[in-house]
Amino acid sequence: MTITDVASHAQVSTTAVSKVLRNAYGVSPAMRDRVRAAIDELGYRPQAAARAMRGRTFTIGVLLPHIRNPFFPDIVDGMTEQVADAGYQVIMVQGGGATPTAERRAIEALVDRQVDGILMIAPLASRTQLEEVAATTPTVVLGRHERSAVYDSVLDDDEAGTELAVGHLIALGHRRIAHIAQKDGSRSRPAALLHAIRARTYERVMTEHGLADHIAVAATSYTEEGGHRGTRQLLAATPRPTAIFAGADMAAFGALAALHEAGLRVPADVSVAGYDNTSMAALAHISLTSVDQDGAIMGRTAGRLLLERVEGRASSVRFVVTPTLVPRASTAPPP
Amino acid sequence: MTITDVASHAQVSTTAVSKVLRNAYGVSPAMRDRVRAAIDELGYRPQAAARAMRGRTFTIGVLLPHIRNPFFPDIVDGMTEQVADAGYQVIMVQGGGATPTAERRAIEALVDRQVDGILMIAPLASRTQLEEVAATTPTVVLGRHERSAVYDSVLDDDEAGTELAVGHLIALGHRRIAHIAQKDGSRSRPAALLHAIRARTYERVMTEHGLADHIAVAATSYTEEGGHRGTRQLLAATPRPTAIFAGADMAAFGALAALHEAGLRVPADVSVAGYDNTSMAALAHISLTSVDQDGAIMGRTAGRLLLERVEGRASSVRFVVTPTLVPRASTAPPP
DNA sequence: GTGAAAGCGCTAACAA
DNA sequence: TTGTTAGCGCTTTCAC
Repeated sequence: MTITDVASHAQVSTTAVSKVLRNAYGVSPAMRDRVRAAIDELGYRPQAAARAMRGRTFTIGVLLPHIRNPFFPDIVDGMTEQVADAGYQVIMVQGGGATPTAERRAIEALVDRQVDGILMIAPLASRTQLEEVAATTPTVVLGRHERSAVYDSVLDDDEAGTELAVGHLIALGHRRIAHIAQKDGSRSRPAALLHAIRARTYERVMTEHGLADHIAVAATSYTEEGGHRGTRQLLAATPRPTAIFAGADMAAFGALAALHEAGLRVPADVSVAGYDNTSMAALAHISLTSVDQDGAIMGRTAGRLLLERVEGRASSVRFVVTPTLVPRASTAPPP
Repeated sequence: MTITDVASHAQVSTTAVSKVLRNAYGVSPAMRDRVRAAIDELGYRPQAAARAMRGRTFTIGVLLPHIRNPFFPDIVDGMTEQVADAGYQVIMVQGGGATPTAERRAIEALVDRQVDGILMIAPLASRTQLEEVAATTPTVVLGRHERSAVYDSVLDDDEAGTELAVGHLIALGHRRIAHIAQKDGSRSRPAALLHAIRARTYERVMTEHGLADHIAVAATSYTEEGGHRGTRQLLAATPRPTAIFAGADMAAFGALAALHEAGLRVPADVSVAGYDNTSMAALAHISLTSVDQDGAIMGRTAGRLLLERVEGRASSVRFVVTPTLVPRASTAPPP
């Protein structure tokens, strides 16, 4: 079933069929109807590979660090909603967590498949690497703060979010507030990554409140396991912290588990705050104080920006969402 | 940067380069080294689209209902681990939950992109539709119980798992045990889907224990929202159930939230059991009794089966994993 | 508005 | 073992 079959069935040229498929300029309504009818009758579907050889693939690639974080679906769904109407299909690849090599392979896989646009969620690669990709493929980077003239940026104001969370704990009366951060495996160590911003802002806010001596960071990862491991490290200190600000809800969940194992009550003994306000955080049994950022809007915006770039926009755009604090039962005044 | 560039740089034919790329038979070691060197020097990467026109894409497509269920990553990671060494890239598409049209589009997207193999996780499509796809593309279906001569099946013994969960609740002394099921949007309603099996087995076990009068099923969906809504429905009955068996952990989480809102304690007033034993279930604050199925093994097996099919196997294979019960604090004797 | 024909980058017959 | 060459199914000039 090829474009030639459709053409001969409709008694027209392949050019005509191709134009109808792409809604291109220069087809009479009569021609269009005839071709459409033939397509439906034969159940024809264009092969993406053949299209890719000359034109578009109508595919948007999304690079995710992994699919374990319940915050990512919000972004992906927003993106899908935005581009589906334009006939684009979203495909996802996993970057493999905190190893830059696995991530590079995943990005290359998308480039090799000639996707029309790429959304990278919190990529670890160096800015140079990202710009190399963006030079050939329309790219939106989500969750990094540096400015680029080559790709678009969609991000949360992580400084504001961190100020909200840490400020909330300080306002409750906490002084020994520890932080669980993500250690990036890259040697280039892009300081613009959201987890670096959150960690830096935590230290700044602590210092501004005269709490520099109480700064304690466990650099593990934004995963449940990372939160668990990080909390065990933090609890080894004497005196132990009275509050933990985890850079992501997933890590906060791990922290809750570790605290429970250590026989500590939340929030009576230790307060815990997270970031992302995932649906799990709202569960009554968890009731995690968290910083909310609107993933759906971020995804939709990223989709719109990609479509604009596919259509030819060359200037670069930066879109920032403002986070809010959602206080719940996991935070309270210190014992 | 094309295969021609590499060929001329290495002073050989494009055929030679192509053979080296595919590790095909009939290249001398000297030739191979020379081509490899040229490839590295030029940073050449083959275009998937051009390969797809003639041969393989080295791509495995995974169809997921969505990426919100923490059980799916286990499967996908197992699959990735298995096929990565053979040079295959895993791409994921979302089927769009419970609507068969969105799912069909997602499957078509994979077929259009000429992936070498497809793993479908709990697809809603009719068996006929699946077999049409499988006729052209090597296919493994995960989570459906019917037998097919055209595609391979990987599944959990959902009957055994359900017997474990419901049996556990009965052994604790419960009689009014309700169930949260998934309502499939398809008209063809494939009775072989895992959620249908779990619901049917629940009814069978209840009947076998003389509890047919206490059968109560809320057919919503295997999501947090579905569990929440289903539980509200179930609590409307008088007398209300003393235990809820949710067909998936995600739904159980929604049930926990709804019970909390209704002022009921778990497990003092109502016991809750789930299915999948996701990492969230193990969290101390949740401590959800759940049925464990080994997602990593299922994923790895699916990967192996796909590679075998790509290599030419035509007979069909069926792989069943045996679930186990993980009792936790969310289940206890009735009040 | 419509169609003929070239060519995208690969792979696989086939020839040497 | 190596190279020549004919396509795969589309899109896109460029005539008409």
